[in-house]
Amino acid sequence: MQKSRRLTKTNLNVSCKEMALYLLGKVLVRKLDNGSILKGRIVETECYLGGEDKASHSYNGRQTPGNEPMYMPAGTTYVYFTYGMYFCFNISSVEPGAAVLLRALEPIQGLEIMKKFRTVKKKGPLKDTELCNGPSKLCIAMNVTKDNCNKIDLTESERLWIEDDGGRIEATQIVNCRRIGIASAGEEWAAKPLRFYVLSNAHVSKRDKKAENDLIS
DNA sequence: ACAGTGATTGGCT
DNA sequence: GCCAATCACTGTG
Repeated sequence: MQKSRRLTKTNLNVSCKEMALYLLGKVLVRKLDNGSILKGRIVETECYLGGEDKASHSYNGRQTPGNEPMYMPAGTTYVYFTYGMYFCFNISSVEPGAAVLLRALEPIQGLEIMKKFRTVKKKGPLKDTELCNGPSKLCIAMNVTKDNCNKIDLTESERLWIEDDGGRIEATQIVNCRRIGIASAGEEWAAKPLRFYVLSNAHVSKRDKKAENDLIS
């Protein structure tokens, strides 16, 4: 097992699709204020291209105070608030206005702390596969909010970064399919294959069986 | 397994 | 005033 290496500006200075693929298998690391370390392997990503992409917050070149990090240098974090109670975590890519949404992690370290953050009412302790299997769930589990993790340079921050621990995902194990939760953007853009996830990984938010069958056959 | 629904509020038009 | 890159819960099969 090789030593983990923190990703650099050069590693992250790539296009949106390249980044979405490159990030699969890499490890998101969160250092809490009390020094605790949380780690999760990235197993699901989505591209938001800006420009023509109707599902993107930066569609048609739109710029607002809220989506400013989408136009910042590649490797800058973009955390936004949605549905009145949740956050989603993105990383800007090299094209102005484009970013990659992290949709699911496979928890590696700090699982007990994640479980405390992710405590819900009725159910008892959550299974490991339920901790980070969704874009807002992973934010809750890793204590990522707009207040503490937005507009961060992932190559310089002391509280949030990405590591390469040698884990590799074979290209034949990557499912490429439509994105989630963007029906209102219209079928044309909702149907585009801009989501990527690791085949047969139990920590993915939602599987696309048709895309999996196409990949396997 | 999968479909339907209520929760809840900041940000944008 | 509208509505969202979601989640947890409930009901049905």
